[in-house]
Amino acid sequence: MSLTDTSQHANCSAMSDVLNRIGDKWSVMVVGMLGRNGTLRFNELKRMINGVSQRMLTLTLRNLERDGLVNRVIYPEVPPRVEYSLTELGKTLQQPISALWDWSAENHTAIIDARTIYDARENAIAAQETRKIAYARG
Amino acid sequence: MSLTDTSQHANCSAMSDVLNRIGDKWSVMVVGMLGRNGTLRFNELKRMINGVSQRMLTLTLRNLERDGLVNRVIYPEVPPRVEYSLTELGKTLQQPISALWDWSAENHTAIIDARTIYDARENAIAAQETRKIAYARG
DNA sequence: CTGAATCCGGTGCGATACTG
DNA sequence: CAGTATCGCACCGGATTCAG
Repeated sequence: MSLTDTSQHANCSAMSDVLNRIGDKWSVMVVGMLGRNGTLRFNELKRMINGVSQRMLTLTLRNLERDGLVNRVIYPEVPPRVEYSLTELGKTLQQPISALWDWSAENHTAIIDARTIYDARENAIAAQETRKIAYARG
Repeated sequence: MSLTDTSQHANCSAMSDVLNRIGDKWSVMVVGMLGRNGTLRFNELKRMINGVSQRMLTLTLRNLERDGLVNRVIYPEVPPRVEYSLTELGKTLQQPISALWDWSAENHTAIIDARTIYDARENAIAAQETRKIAYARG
């Protein structure tokens, strides 16, 4: 399979595989944060990423490390200190992530609006159906 | 909140919200497919996207339609025909998605390799621990 | 401070069958 | 062809506790 072959139904398996990791929202967050700030400690990340639990942050970081996207450096001090940063591979991912990030920021409100309109129409249809049923019952 | 403020810990809520939709791997797949092929029918999408179940494709398409990213056109024929395509908003998303797609294709093997190395090292450490325990037991 | 381990409720998602 | 409905379970993810 050519590396540049992204035409047609392309490398679905590759996409699936990669998206299972980087499509996860915490992973995107972590890469985004590390990309902006360079090097961060565990609790710095936890404070920055709103709503992430300790467990999820740990798991996310492990998986990113396993995939070669994040460096994990342990300093044998007391109290312990662990610093995370992007690997070279991770840095290349930061470009696409950043694009996605910016798109989200720009189009967030548009999506909210679309949802509102869609839901309103759905409700209108539902109400109409209810009326039909009431009519059929006489 | 400024729409262009993506600095620091930025719009986490917006990111969470948007990523819950477009960070989903099936959504990425669908947008990617529709972006490349323009207009597709339900079963065309299903055939192209490897591994997606009927249920998931339906839900994904509904959500994308609700978020204003995908058009859904029903032709009152028999047998029924439903065609999906990207909205203008959806087309703007295709850029970032495409970047992610290309990155996946380029770096898929690197990730696989990283995993292999990581797992090998993990196994080595686990084996070492086992030996230590056996030694401690005398 | 940085984790690992355990418990456990909610639900995402696949499989299957049915409808228009 | 293009869905909807239902069931069942695996797994995600939060809360809590313990460890180095």
